[in-house]
Amino acid sequence: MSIGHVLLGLLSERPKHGYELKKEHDQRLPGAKPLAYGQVYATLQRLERDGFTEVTGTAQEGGPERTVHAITEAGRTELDRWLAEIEAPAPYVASPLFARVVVATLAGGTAEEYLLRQRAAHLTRMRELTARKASGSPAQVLAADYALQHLDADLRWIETALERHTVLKGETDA
Amino acid sequence: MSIGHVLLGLLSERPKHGYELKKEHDQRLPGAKPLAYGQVYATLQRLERDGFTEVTGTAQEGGPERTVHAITEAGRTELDRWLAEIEAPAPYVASPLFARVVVATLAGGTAEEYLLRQRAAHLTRMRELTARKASGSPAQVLAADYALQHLDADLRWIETALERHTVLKGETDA
DNA sequence: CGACTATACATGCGCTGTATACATGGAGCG
DNA sequence: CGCTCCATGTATACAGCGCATGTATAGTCG
Repeated sequence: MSIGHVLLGLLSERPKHGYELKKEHDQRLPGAKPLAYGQVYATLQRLERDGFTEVTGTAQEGGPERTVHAITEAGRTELDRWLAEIEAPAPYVASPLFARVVVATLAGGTAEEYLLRQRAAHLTRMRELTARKASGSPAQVLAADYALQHLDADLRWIETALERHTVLKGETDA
Repeated sequence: MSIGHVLLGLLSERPKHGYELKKEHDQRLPGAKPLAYGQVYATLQRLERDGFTEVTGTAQEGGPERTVHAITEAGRTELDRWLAEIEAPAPYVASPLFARVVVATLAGGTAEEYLLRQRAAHLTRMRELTARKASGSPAQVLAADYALQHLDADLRWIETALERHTVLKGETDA
């Protein structure tokens, strides 16, 4: 329920309506995938259903009607609980790269060619992100750093996989 | 449709039934989250609906009835298309760590404490994975490498975030 | 009328949990 | 020894929830 928790966090400042939450989410988490409106309202419904938020009324000041949502006591408790948690560090290895290498090896053995193409795309993207870092807000720089570190991790893994993929291929045949 | 493509890859060897696909998936992608049976059959239905697989009959040899699925010509085409693709390298920065830091900063400013706890958990998990590497199959070693590289990327980012989180906090207030 | 603000709804996929059905093998018992 | 019974393994189906996308609707402002 990660999206719900982010919305709870935004609501912990003050009551807000759905449209505002989407805008703030995209602003506070620059670089993240923009929230779709449909998702915001669906998530707000769930939060209300679970008692974490409540509708405190509708406001209409020079525009369409706005449904104002506020965090409840239970919501604050849930938010604190979530913040006290940590992410389970890679409990499973869900890697799209690894999956594609395995499937490519199964289906025809072109994993090496795939890895080389992927590496080139990664390098291009890293140059883009590095350029963007120079002209971003602190939050944008932090977000770009996160992406860059993980793209670099992919690159290191790709190098390893290129060295070992013949071994993996042998494994698949067995 | 990533799961569907993996199933197509497994079916490209020979026709198989659902139960077998689940077992092979978990074996070929060690460390990955085991596929739930319900997901396998639901995905097979979608593949059949889209013309990528077809039911080639039922077999019953000393056990319950088995529905055998085979890849079609369209399925092979789709599989080749997917294998010719590359992953979009981090088009968005969807980071649970970053989201939690931002929300923590919003809700009370305990991001630093969170980052320290997360770092400790990461280090523990990396020791586990490193130990597991010593006694694994080549595929398991590759999977563990992937996780280790990305946990290390998280660690580097955590260090950066710890240095800069006061800056981010100022940003949030503005 | 077009652009922006604001919400609602339908749909599809991922994922979990549960129910069902059949077969095999072993424990316990007369 | 032969029988029931039950646990286990094999195999599928279905209900339900959350995430995500796309589309429709409706009001307001310039």
